[in-house]
Amino acid sequence: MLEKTYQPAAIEPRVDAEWTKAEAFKAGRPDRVAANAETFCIVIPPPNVTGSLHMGHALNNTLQDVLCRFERMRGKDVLWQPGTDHAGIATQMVVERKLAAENKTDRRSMGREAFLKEVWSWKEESGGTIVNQLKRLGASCDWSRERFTMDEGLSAAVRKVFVELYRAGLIYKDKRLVNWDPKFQTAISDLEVVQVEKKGSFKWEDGDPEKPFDAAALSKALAKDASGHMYHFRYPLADDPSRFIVVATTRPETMLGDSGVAVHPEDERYKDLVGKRVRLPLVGREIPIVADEYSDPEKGTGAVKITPAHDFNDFEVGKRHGLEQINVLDAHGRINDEAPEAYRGLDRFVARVKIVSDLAALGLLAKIEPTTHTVPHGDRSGVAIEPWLTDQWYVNAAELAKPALEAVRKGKTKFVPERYAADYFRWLENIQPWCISRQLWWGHQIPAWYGPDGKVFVAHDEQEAAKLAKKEYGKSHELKRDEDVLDTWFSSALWPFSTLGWPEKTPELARYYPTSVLVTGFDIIFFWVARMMMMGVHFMKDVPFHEVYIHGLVRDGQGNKMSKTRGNVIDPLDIIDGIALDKLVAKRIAGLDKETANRVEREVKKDFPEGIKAYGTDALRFTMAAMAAQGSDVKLSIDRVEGYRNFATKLWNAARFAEMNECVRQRDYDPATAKETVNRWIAGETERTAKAVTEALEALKFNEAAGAAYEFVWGVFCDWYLELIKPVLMGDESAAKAETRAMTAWVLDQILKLLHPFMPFITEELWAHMVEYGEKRVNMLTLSQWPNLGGLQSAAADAEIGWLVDLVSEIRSVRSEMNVPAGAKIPLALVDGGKVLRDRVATHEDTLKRLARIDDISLVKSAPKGSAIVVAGDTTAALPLAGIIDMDAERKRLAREIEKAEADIAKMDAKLSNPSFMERAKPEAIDEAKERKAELSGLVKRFGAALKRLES
RNA sequence: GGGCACUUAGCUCAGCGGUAGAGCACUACCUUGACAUGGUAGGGGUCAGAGGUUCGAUCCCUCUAGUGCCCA
Repeated sequence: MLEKTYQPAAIEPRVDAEWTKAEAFKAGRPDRVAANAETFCIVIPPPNVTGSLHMGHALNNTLQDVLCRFERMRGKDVLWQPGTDHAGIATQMVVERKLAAENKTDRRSMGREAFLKEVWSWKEESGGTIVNQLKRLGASCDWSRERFTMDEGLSAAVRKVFVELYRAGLIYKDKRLVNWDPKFQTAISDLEVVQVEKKGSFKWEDGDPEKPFDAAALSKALAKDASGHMYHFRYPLADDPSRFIVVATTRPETMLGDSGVAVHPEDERYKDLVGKRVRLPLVGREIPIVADEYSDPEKGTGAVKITPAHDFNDFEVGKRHGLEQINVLDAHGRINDEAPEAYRGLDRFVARVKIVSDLAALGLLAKIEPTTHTVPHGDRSGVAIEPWLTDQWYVNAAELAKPALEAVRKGKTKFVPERYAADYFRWLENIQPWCISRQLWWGHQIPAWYGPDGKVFVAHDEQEAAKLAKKEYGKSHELKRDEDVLDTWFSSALWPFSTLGWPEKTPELARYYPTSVLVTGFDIIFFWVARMMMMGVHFMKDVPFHEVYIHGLVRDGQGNKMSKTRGNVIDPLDIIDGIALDKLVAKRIAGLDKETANRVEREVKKDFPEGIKAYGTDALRFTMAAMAAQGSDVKLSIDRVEGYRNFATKLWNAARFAEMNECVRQRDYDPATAKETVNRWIAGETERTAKAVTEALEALKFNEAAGAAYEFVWGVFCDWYLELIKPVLMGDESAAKAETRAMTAWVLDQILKLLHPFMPFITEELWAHMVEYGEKRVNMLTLSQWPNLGGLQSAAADAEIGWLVDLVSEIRSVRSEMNVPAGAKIPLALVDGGKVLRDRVATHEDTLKRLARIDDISLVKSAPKGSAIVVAGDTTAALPLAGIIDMDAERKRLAREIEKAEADIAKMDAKLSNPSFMERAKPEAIDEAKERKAELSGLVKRFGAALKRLES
């Protein structure tokens, strides 16, 4: 017998162990291969190996798992390919911090090889965290095929891709401006840069004797935030130091690297200055004034300083006019030796203040005004990035983008929701060269070797490079390998085929590529989806996936983004396992400053006075699925999770009821053979639900699928079917009872199947348990067959049960309204019915009595005096309650009902008497209006008669 | 500045060219032999505003206001 209450913590580990033992999620199961099953493949968006599970993962993986379990039950050979990525910067940081904490030598002192050893040992020890957490979610990945972007096979794929793209001219080395992260001392790609809006407050203008320039005040203002100001400098003309051209900049320190001043060619103010030179203050270099349309006459003074080595726009201007590229910063963002001695070694922001002050002292500072502008920051380091001139490796993404764009245009890959394709197009159509080299140690080291003269040899390995070098030089030379590694996303871009074994020609590759659907968030379309498309189409000559399902963000119950500093992060595992208030507080305030910590603590205590209860994995998963409407974010509130935990409890208790009533599975039971109306009805309802869930999942409408299953289980099966059959189950042994037991067991089986993708643990547990006394199962639920039902619907049964449900509901409603005590049993008189009514009453007498709390049913010609009147469909029923109920209240109620119905009739009449409606409306709309009117008229007639009787 | 969404019950959200729905919250009643993590009944919405298309608009179109996201 099932336990009295549903205890997720007790069943989840057990069920998980069963799946593992059965190797239920292994791809290529012999039975499926033998049956020539269609394949279904999803590659997991590889979580960062340093990561731990957050709500985004919970949503993302729940949806993938729903699809995988659904398709597996539909008989497909499913491969859900798991793995993690090596997360270059993040991992290197974690390990460096760990070394520092353990007081070990730092990365540079221990050297590359020793450091990498440390990283690998960290990975062995801590890299499995997130994988284990995904297992707790019930993710039905084929864990035997878990991959890692740095493992041997994937590294081979990376090398091959690099070499081939290089040889095809699609990867090249170039000296360009990159986004340089001075904190990590590496280049990063455009996508890893976030624009942060800055707004200053410091204001100063030359010429006011009352307000001399105050370097200390500026220094203080900039210490808070170095950005947010526009500085106007006077650059003296070289041949006439009494004349100036005023330039405006938000980055004063870069003036040390200025190699020109640009004005708009049409700008009258400066026409005579074009071609002249200015003498760069503090530096003394003479630089030209050039005419270039980049300069906006409307903005600032209309003259801009040009620093080709430190600004992307200036770089282009410089190229057009042959201006010098003067790099004045080092890798840490300090002023280098190209600059005058006074500034060398100063941090860029320290230099900023000094340069402004020095210019002020020279009378060359015209003004400082607060401005609002965006400043690029590294998304991981959080520091302002520097456009910096270095040698880096690039992918010619524009070229690879062409076929990738074509594939989506032709519909070979579809985005769901469709509108995300627009983002994909927009980005790929304007794509810049992709900078793939990173100045890190952790990652795929670039397979390029340099000869003594600096000539580069790109090869799969050192031997091949040596061979190439020998051919080039005529003899062997020692080669030096490029120190840099590749962007992590470079290896992630290969994920859909590298995980399947490419570049080897594996059977998996042939069998599962292209994959079926990719499930991911919109923030990753550029980073990952577009790049997988490019690489997949180029190397596999086919798209990596047929569909891309883009889901939203998980937010808190109020719609705020979950963030550490906001203190509103909910750990999925805390919803599953529960967490006490003090622990929750501790978790949320860890690492916060005192003020924020206090605020967060107050909020947590208010929102979760008792911590979070343990709701179990199934409730969390169902919540995710039920709330994952296409194109919208998931606002996760604990109330909602609790509601779905209650749903799981409901299911549990329904199963318990079935078990108590010996509703056991019959071998090969065919629901089409059911004789009892109620059983034919529930079989039809089951079929309808199975179809609705199936169609919704096929269309990736997770919320609709979950909603259809929920409504059926609770609103139809529990609320009505189980209640309707109680009299039969309580009655004597009979054919009807046997049939009802078999049907109940059968419906419950269908329910377990339909819910399994959403709630795998409780359903698998009940599946195993429900046959304690019945036919043994052939398979675990997860490997059983998805309901594929047909021919079970019966219009007659639907009508009859519909009538019963209506009648019961109406009687209950009137009872409640007339304040008949809930426990009181009252008589029921059915008015003026024909044979159909008599038959129905005979069939459902017990049920009717039980559900409507009726003690006697009679058939009468007309309603007894002093009755309350109930109308359900064609049936008029009277509750003879003279003396019990307030006749005045009944009169009012009837009048109200009539009024309501008449208002609706008027609406229908308005339609039906409108010639345009009759002429142009769809026939169904006209029929509907007519039917509705007839129905309402019947209601009015019967209530009217009842009212008359009361009044007489 | 450009683009894309969104605005529906107290809250969080579905939905849809023709009787406005769910969960939670709320009110009343009910410990009836699956379930109080429950049952029964109920209250609550000029579907952001203004125009237009249509026989008919919460739904389609335009504009306005507000909100969010992406890009520059």
